[in-house]
Amino acid sequence: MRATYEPHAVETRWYSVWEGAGAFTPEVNPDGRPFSIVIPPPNVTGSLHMGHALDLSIQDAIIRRKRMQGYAALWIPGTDHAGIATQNVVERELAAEGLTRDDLGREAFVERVWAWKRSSGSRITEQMRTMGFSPDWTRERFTMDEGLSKAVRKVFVELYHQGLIYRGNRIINWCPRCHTAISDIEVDHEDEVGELFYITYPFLEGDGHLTVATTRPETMLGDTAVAVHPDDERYRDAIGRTILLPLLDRQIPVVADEAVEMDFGTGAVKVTPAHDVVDFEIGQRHGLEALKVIDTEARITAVGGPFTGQDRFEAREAVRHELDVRGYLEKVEDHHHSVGHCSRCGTVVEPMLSLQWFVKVGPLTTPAMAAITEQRSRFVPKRWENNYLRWMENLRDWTISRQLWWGHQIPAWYCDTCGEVVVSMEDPTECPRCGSDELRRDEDVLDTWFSSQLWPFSTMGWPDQTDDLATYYPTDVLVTGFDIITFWVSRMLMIGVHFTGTEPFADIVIHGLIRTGDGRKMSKSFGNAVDPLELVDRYGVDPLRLALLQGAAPGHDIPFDEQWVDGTRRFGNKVWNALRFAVEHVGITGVPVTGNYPTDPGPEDAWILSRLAEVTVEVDRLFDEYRLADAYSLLYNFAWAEVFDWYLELAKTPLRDEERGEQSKVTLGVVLRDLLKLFHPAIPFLTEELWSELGDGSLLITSAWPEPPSFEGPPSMAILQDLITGLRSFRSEHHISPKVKFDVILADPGGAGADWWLDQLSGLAGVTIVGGEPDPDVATSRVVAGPVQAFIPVEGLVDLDAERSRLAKAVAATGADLDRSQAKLGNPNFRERAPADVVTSEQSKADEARARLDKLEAQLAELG
RNA sequence: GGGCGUUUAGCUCAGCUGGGAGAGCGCUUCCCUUACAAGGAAGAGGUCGGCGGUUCGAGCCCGUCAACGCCCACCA
Repeated sequence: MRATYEPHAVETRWYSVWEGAGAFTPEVNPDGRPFSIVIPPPNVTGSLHMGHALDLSIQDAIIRRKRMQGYAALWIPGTDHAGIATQNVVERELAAEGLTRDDLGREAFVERVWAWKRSSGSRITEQMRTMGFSPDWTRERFTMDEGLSKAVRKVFVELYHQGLIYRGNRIINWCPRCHTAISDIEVDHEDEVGELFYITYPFLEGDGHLTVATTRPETMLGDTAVAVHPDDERYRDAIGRTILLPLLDRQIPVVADEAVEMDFGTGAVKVTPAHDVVDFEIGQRHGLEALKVIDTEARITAVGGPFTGQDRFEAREAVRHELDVRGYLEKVEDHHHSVGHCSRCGTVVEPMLSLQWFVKVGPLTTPAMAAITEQRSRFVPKRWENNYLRWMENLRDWTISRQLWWGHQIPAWYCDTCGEVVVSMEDPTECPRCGSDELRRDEDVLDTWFSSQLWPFSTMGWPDQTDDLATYYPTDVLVTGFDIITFWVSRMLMIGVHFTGTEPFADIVIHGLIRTGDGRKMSKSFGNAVDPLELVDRYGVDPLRLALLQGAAPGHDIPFDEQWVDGTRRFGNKVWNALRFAVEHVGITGVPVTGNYPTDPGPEDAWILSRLAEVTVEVDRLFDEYRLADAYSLLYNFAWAEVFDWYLELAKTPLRDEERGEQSKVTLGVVLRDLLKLFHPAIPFLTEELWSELGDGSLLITSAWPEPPSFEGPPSMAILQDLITGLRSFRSEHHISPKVKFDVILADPGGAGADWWLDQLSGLAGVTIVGGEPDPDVATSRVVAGPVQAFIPVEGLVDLDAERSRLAKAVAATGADLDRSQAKLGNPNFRERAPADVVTSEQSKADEARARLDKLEAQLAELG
């Protein structure tokens, strides 16, 4: 073995060994109960970022443990075709060649994207292999695979025939840069300081005017009414009158509508039905014309008269100027409001009346909400359930058509002869109504999330009734970030319940976002994103994975700091050296992969075995609650503080003893083996490598999860540890060199000091234990642990003044303890109302403090 | 405008159903002791955000205020 842990040296060879052994397929445990997870499919254009690294480290830890527990554990990997994102990537490539997608035409362009996918689309899956993740690659899927496309088509066709998908003219969010409609949740609202314009709208006949307030004066070019609230006394007489729209001289009515807020602005609002949701609804109620005044390029249409052809922001300034010059602009105020931006490219979205396809979500939300309220699916942490439910309650219909080329083309055909719309599983060749063969297919593709929402079952072969579907669906747990609860989780629940009759997953584990050490959001555009692969280069895969898992407190964002990885790398080195000690210096090899717990362990061995059993139970509990950060923090501390710092030192004595050594060898072997197993889901490479040095040749990845039997450690262990620590502390405070052994006389009324115990005490504390009673004529100090006192003759060993002050501090502290206990016990209410066992334990605390105080005071008196 | 979360050691966070505050990192001192100096040993450091309440007893339960963060939202 190398003298130090070098992550890269151990992270190169195991992956192919595991994959070669078929360890990632559930068939490795043919008799196991099924357990399944589907990966949240990353964008095929993506490269692995810290969020993926965290998300996948959690899933890999879960799946590896389940595999070790004997489950037929399936983790399905794959990627998402990511409509807009991927199309943008390829279009940028084309732009570099001076081409646009129109130059190629649809068919050639789509073929070009496929070519890109074939050549570059496996980047992220390669990175997943580097990270050691263990999904079943034989079941890898892509959202545009043939099978998944069939699932998409079936869902679309059935929803259409159920009336849950419809095509209609509605206000949608339009991105003028991406040239497509986007759904509500693809719009990011950002608070901005804009301007509120107060504009005079004169009545056509007679004097007077109304003043309307708007943040978007350019949209007045599309106004077809002014609305006021029916109860608004100020405008009672205006209702029904006609306004002459400034600049265009269009005649528009004043209508009364309850959607108007009397308190905002002037209480009179201009109505632009084609470019605002509320205005559209007002327009519907009052039969107003919806004039499209902004086109798909965000330019003013012919409706805008003299402003035609101007960009919307240009037009805003031009309209403002014109209004001002002509005396229609009363005033302009600063105004804080939120503005919608395309989440993909940041462009300000344009609300626009447009003919699009929608999913009618209302009927789907009820069962999807029941899935949560009736706890057939559970969010972890629980508080996300409220978030989800509230969001579902207010859900509006989902715009699913996209004016893109890359994606699942909508299976709808239009008959130009008779106007029939055909939506079917098979491509139609003629119109079923009029027989015309002049059918035109809808040009649009579906929102990427339309196919992702089918992922838990489409990856398993649905709609075909496959074995995988029967065995592994529904899945057991979904692990993802809260940022895609709305995009993905909620939709999987809706569509999963609707089409399969069951919730697609039982537990939904939500983790936080990775942030930078100072709490800022990590993002490429800020230039503060940490590349996990770069950290892997510098520290190794396992250290990164363990750092992420330990940092991922459930439900909190993770302020990631590179120092964490440095810490876990040092831990790896510690584990490495502990194993090296066992193998090279103690000669422990050939440890069986299971069992082999000692039959007659020595006291030190029994102690560490008892701790191992306790810790394993606790780790299992935490794991089952998805508290992986707590599980690995516990293991980390157990391994370092108890196994390495205490047990390894304690074991050195019996290991040198021919008679006792055998049991300690066995103990050390199984404790280290079980530690490797417990850590394997988090740090698979290091543990597999070390196991190959220690164990019997089988692979750790397919070995059984540890279930150590319970042992009982000696009660005197705690006293021993306290005494050793006390004596070391005494040594440190008096600056006694570690090389100096000093004498200790023990008063041990309880008889804790068996031979092994005395050996350990003298060895680990560096003292010589002298028999007999302390000589009353010699000044001594004491270190006390429970019932045992260690008397230390201090002549010539320590500075007496320093010892007096040390004792005085101890007396003060113990005295304070005693006072607190006595005050409590002196309170009659406490004695009467507190449970008996609490009172008893308080009493014994007081007694102990009293005894300790007596000893300390006596000793202080002796020193004079 | 509505909702949620957070506030504990210098930093990042644990603290389960209320019964004498913990970890990691950082810091101080000593030590190259034959697994490991990428280490060991011993330490310092906290009126648990403020105020009020419930209770024999509150970091934990209730109320309120404050600061910070996040999500949602059709007041133009």
